[in-house]
Amino acid sequence: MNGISMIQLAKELGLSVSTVSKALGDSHEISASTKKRVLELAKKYKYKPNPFASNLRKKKGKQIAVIIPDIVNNFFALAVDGIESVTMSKHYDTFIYLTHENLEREKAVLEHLESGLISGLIISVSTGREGYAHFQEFYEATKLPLVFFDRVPDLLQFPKVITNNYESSFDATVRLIKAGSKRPVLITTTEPMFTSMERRRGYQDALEKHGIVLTDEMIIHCSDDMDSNYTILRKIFSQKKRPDGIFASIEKYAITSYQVCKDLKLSIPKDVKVIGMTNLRTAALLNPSLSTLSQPAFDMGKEAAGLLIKMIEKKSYAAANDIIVLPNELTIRDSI
Amino acid sequence: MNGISMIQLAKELGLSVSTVSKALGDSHEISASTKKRVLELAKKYKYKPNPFASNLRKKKGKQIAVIIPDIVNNFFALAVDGIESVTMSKHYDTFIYLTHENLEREKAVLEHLESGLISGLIISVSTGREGYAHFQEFYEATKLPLVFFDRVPDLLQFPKVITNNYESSFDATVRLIKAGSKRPVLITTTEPMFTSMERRRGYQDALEKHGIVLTDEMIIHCSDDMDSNYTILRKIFSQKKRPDGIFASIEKYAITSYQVCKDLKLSIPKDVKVIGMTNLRTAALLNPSLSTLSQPAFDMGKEAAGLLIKMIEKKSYAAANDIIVLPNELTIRDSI
DNA sequence: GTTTTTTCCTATAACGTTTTCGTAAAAGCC
DNA sequence: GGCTTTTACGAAAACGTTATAGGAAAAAAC
Repeated sequence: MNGISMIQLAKELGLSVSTVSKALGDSHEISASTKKRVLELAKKYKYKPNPFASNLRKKKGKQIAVIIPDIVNNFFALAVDGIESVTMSKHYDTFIYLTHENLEREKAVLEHLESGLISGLIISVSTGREGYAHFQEFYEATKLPLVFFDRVPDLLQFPKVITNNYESSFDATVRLIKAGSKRPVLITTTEPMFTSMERRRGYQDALEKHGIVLTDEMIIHCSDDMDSNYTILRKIFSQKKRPDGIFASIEKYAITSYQVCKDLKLSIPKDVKVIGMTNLRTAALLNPSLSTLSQPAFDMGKEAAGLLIKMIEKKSYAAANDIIVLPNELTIRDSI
Repeated sequence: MNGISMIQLAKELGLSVSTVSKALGDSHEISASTKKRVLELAKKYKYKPNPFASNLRKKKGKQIAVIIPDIVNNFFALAVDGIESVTMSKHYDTFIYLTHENLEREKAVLEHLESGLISGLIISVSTGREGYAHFQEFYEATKLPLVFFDRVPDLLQFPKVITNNYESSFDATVRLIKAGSKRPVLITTTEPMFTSMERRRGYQDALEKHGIVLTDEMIIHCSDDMDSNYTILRKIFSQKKRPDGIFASIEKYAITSYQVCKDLKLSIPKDVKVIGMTNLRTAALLNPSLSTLSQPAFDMGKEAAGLLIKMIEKKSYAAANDIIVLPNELTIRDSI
């Protein structure tokens, strides 16, 4: 705003604007001596190219956006940290948009971004499998590269960064069973997301392999509303024939599970064994320490951002169905 | 990018570009009927103004930046949530930059933003009191509004959103003493930040008021490195004459304190009473549940963003020394 | 019926870059 | 020395807006 422009640089140097522009861009058309003169004056005046002018002319910029459901969640916070570590080093600017699991908000953000403000997009979707059209539309309208991570639209052909949800959920469930749980339940979302489906498959197959019959009540659906989740879980665990194991497939469900057990005076792991899918730093400090299946959140963000920037810069044409799979990590503590 | 431009709209409508621009801007110079025609066609083609062109011409845009030390920290995550809730509703875009407590990185971001990419800035500083010059320089160079929150540069005249650190730290310390701690220590940062100084003052005055003599060892300095913090604390609590109370003035220090006590088999609250300054959602689920002094993080973000946007839109010229003080909340649980 | 005002629109010049094209001068070639 | 090629720069257009100034037609005022 207050800064100096190329025009003023050119004037002071007795050069044309185009020469200055090329010099700053290190073009081969400009002699070494002129480049030096230009660079020096630019430095002296702390010249910074106006990004709007530059983006307008080049029809693209070094800005990307991240759309996630929630930042107050260690997983997404870590993912953003990973993303930012890459964008920072590649000199990109990162917009952040939070959908709070709200499909309308997600749509609104996407529509807003059709203006061309950004050159690429990283998303973790906020809803179930029915709501994917807006991503496709965004892509058709803008042809911008977009990368999904964790919560990905399985039905669409886009680059994705995910984890081995099926295998690791299978393993986690097996550990619950081996620890003595006869009837472990799965706590999952109402929204049919890809990640949840995969985790559920892993859970189911583990039960089946160990000869445990899956009944409807064993899959507990929770929402984004902590209070109603508490009510649901409390009711279930107040029953006489209550579950003796929990695989909480979402961070906040693990917390609520603990709360319910605490309030109902159910002993973990004696009465109920718990494994939570979470990246909580305090997992080891909970009472008792929580066994976790944690996601490589930071690395997922890093991979996603790396992939996106590669696509933007067309250094490598990432295949539309490029899928990076990272492993989850199972940490057994005192809760099973 | 792929979208339609004003020029094409104008052509199809048989109008001039300026007319279309004014119609879209709801100018009084344009008749209602023309406005209607323009709006309709714009809607039909999903016209979105090119933000670069618009920003370039207007010399400002609807983008702001948030610079914070760390997103993997409930406090800052909540603050960003609060900020985003405002920017979203006011149709601003929010850049995010993480400094990881690194002064050089903070300076680099600020310098980068001097390009004029944004119209305003929200910051929580990453360092001590000696490193404030770059903020002043940024302001001189850009004259952009900036708002600080929580970790504010007390020596500079800028709008700030803070909490009653002194009073609430005083209260927290008093609670520790009343709970029976004869020699409560303060765990604080090595960096002399404003917030820490205030908390320390509160701690000191509480001791003094209760006739407890403050010695140097009672103020424990920790850094951003979890491992070295662990070592420091473990050493102190292994001593024979170890402290019997902790006021952890930073979230991560509370966690490390718990870890150390657990590993040293010190009972909380019998051997050591703890109050942590934190926004951890899991505080109540820790072993034992942690008494916390928590900050109104979300609201701080909201206030900061509200203030910033007001300044940007000049609806009210926020005074340079506008300071909003929100109260911290003390929640006593089983750790004291 | 003339003048003044209002209404509604257009032409044009910005905003600060990048890029394409053109062209002198210098260098290379025989 | 005449020719081509290369080097190093400049002029001008373009990117898609917004703001300023101006002007024709319609309405209002006398």
